[in-house]
Amino acid sequence: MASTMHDVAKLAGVSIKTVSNVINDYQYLKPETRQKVLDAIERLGYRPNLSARGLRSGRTGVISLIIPTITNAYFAELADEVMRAADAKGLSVIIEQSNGDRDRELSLLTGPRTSMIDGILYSVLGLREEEAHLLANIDTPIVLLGDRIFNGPTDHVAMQNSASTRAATAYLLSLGRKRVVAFGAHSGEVIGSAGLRLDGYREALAEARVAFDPSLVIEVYEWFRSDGARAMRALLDSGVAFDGIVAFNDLIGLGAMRVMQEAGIRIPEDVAVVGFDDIDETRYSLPSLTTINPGKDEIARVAVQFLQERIAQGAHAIAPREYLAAFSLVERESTAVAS
Amino acid sequence: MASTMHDVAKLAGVSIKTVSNVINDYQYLKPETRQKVLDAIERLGYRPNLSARGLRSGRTGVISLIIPTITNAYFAELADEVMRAADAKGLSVIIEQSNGDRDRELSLLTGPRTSMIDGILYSVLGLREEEAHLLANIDTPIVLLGDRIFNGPTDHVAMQNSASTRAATAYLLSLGRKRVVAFGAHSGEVIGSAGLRLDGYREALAEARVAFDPSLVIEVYEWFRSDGARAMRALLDSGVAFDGIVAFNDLIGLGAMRVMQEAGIRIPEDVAVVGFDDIDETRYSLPSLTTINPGKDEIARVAVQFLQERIAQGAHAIAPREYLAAFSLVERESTAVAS
DNA sequence: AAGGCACATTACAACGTTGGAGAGATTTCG
DNA sequence: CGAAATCTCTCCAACGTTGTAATGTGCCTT
Repeated sequence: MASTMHDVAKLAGVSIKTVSNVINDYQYLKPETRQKVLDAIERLGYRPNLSARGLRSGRTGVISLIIPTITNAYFAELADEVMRAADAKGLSVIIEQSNGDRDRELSLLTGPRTSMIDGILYSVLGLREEEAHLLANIDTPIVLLGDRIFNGPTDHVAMQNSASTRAATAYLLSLGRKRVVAFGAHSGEVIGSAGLRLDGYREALAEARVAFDPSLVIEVYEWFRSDGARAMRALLDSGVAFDGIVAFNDLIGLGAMRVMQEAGIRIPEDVAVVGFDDIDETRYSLPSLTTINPGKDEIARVAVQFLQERIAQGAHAIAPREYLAAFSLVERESTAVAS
Repeated sequence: MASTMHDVAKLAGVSIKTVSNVINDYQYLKPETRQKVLDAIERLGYRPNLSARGLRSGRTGVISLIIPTITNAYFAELADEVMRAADAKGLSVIIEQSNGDRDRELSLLTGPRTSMIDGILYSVLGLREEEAHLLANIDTPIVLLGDRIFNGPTDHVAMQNSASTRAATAYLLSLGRKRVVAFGAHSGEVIGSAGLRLDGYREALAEARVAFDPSLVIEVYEWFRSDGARAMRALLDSGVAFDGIVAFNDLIGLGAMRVMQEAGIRIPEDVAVVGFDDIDETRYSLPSLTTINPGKDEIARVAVQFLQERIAQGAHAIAPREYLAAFSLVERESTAVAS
């Protein structure tokens, strides 16, 4: 069926190893020989068998990306950036959905499929920080993403959760908002996106000498639209007054906006809203949503780069690195100053 | 490093082939032997090397999914369904983004990476129907998705574009709407999502004996939110009157809604809107968007099933099949009858 | 008691590639 | 001008698995 190196070698009149050398850009090759081989490859439509290469060399050119779910726009956009960055380096990406389930995450990190994978970009959700040592025993190169595990046994690329949420909060305060809601907290969480973002919120308050009011911290456990909508309904029912919202992701912010608008609350006049993630949709919601751009593209680029270095040098050959991407506040209508 | 079958065989005191037999559920095995091997596997943490298996058996357990872009919610949700369906059958999925570029699609179908893939789910966008014969020469099993190529040389799983758009249009007419816009046409396109949906629109008009008005057919070439917004701005500027919209996908429908609302048009009172795709977001937009659920889950399930059969029996061993998934109209606020 | 059959396991080769080592050929340079 | 260095290519083995075929067992039949 498909032609092999043997066929190419025979047609070009060289040894099979020379064909291999041409393909792998070995430096000592007569241009003439190289051309003969190239012609034969072209003529036969030869394509290397990656399984064989993988078996022999131990490299498959495939990395996997473990994320909670691709249907969340943030992760879809992250996956997009990762695939672009990987493609630029000739790597393929297998996406694995974990649903944030700890056991599933672990089995994806160690399961049979890892044998056809050079490395893993692991967006941590289920695994706890105190379990991070489990990663030290895995001999597949791993780069961690997300906000659950810092200073683990391998590279970690993340966004600046505290600093950016602090900037978002400070921005609302600077607009004269007095009662800003932290929308999306997970009670008791210290680390993790929710915990870190809440830190940033509190820092901004402290800096502005605004008293912290626990009734303005709203729990939203899952971060989908419907969860934001539900939490906002409860908040409105509770009668707590507020004039600004820092939503810990765009989706719950959008869900909350929707409920507020149904209740006749004007945005931004009555309540100004800032989201987090800068997903595409925030540009087209009504009103468009001011949000934090956390630097997905940079995260993807750096993570793939780190992973590639780790693949080249060995899973544990490089001391763990921490990298925080640059963020920016994208101002849109949901916080527009009245004109 | 990682243990191999040899290690397992040695520990269990059997031949390497017996280990292989255990793993592949060979029928003639003493329960006792099987258990010994299983114990050894457990103890060594043995995991089969998929590259070696792929090389020897010709199967890797990986399929690829070619889609235009994962950042489009429809494709993200489709990919999600495909990964679930594949996972249930022990298959991994490599996602490849084509951006709808014909040449890139072709190179993904034939490139080197196909050697590590058992089959391809190909969501056609760039390739033209008259080029479908090109697929006949590819020896990787392929199942086609989408609305560009019908009756091609291999299986095709699609949604009922005409019938469902016809139902959506008929529904708006049944609500008493007189001037329904077909929003998202591609002029000159006969086949393809836009062409087929326009057919359905015209059929519904004919059936209801409503005259076709070309000024109500609006071109929207790309189908992202911003394109819908732009097209709606142009439509409003043109002064053409309308009281209903059948948007050819949800995103342009949402973009259009947003522009209408800015212009003070009430939905559904002034204009009723139906979308297409039933992406998650339509549940949470303001107003929530009535839409066509095209049966993504069924499409994914059937497509994976077809592909698996084709992998088992040979790329061209099965006569091409056409499968159309069931659709449904999901009624939400954007067409709610005033109460 | 010998042949037949189902069961249980094994030996060996092969999948297509690359790493390592080395054999010729050619060039460089003291 | 000869030895060393550089270049070009080839041979062989090995990666870890599975397909094929063969070799044993034991039990049932006649």
